[in-house]
Amino acid sequence: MSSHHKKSFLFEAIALMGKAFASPRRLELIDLLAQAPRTVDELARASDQSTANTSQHLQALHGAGMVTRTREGTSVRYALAGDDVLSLWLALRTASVARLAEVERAARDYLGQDVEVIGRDELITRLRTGDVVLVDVRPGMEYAAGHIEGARSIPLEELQERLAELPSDREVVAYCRGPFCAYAHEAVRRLKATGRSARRLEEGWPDWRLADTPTNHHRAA
Amino acid sequence: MSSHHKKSFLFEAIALMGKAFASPRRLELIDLLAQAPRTVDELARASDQSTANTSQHLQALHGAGMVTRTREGTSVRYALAGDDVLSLWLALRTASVARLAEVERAARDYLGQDVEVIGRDELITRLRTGDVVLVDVRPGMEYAAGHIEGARSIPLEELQERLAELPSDREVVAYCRGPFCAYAHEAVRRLKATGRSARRLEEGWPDWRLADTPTNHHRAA
DNA sequence: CAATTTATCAATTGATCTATTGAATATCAA
DNA sequence: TTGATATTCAATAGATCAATTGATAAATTG
Repeated sequence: MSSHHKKSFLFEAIALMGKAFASPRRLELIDLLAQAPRTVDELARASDQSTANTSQHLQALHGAGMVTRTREGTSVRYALAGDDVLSLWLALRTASVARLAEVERAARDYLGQDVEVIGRDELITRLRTGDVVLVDVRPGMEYAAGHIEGARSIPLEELQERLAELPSDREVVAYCRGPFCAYAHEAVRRLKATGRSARRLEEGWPDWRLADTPTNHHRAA
Repeated sequence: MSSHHKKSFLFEAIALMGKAFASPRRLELIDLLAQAPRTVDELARASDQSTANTSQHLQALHGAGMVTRTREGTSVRYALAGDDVLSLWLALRTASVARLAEVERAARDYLGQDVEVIGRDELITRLRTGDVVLVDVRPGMEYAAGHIEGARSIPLEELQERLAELPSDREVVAYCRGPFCAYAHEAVRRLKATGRSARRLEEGWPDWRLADTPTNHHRAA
């Protein structure tokens, strides 16, 4: 076989994984799995599509090596295959928002009016001085699967009734899934409406965790 | 419009870029552009496909914001849009080889028998002590577009006739486009056939350059 | 201006992908 | 074993995509 033919096979093989990113539905599933492993049913409900369709997309992702699958009794739990896959998804997210105006527009439209942000470095120093309260506003199950050290879990849904838990003399920092997740935006808006000082963390949990890993991301194991 | 509807738009927008990675031909073009900007004609010849087809794929990539386009007289030169795009491509390459057995197999098949490698850190120290000769075996035009500091250019095609330029008492390190590039493998094999000591650098030029940039890759500007 | 080179466009064909539907399968509990 | 739940399979129709061909357009050269 010719050398060029062999090279074609190589790119065809890589494209197997590339194809996985070609469908919005699959991207949404990846985004959910980046927070925590889930069953087909949970994913179907969270992404608002039929179970059959969800299952098919998950199988496509599995065929592309992007997710693992384990049976748990009557259900099947899917998870991202590794940090290299997570890193790839974050890279796509970053590049797309930087290069495609329609992504930026769609994000602004979905997230609503932007709120003040705080960066990673500032948060770390402010946490050390005990200056801020860090709140994870994702669903409790995602918090349970992993969260920023020192954060407390107050899912957005429970924020109103649990306001008393938050001291009113310290600034509140809310975070959620990532830059395209509306929970933290909404949380900050609600907190400010109660007269509190609040900002949202610029990055989400997966970003935070990866940044803690010192290896180069596109080379992560 | 419903919130979920807006979120769908967001993922659809991101998938615009995702789709760009769904075609082997486009991946090959991206891989070439990762080395140096090129004209449509150059890309068509290098990737062994018709000009019309190449042009169409390049337009798809341009529509996905992944490449820039500048007219130069009678020809049009395309280039990767930025380091975030490069980083994304490298992340896909890495994840696919780690997660898809067929990629690994295709790579082994294309590259032939593996040769001894040297890592980044060891090369840096050996370069400082003047212990090795670093050779860039890519086509001269790619070397001209950017190369590792201290490397000399000897395109693989000219290696045989220019053997005399390489001292036989020092180890030779060859590098090329990246882990899937056959030039360095072949160069090392030929050098060893002449009785020299030779290894190939584990990474290619784009990897090396990005690693020099201290920012997190999935966040690069 | 005519000829040449380079790139893009338009239209076609065949192939692949997506979502839907309804049926089939696996696991568990009664 | 039966029923209930969760997931996957199979078949289909509609949509999108890829490669080819031949024609067109833009910039340069003589």
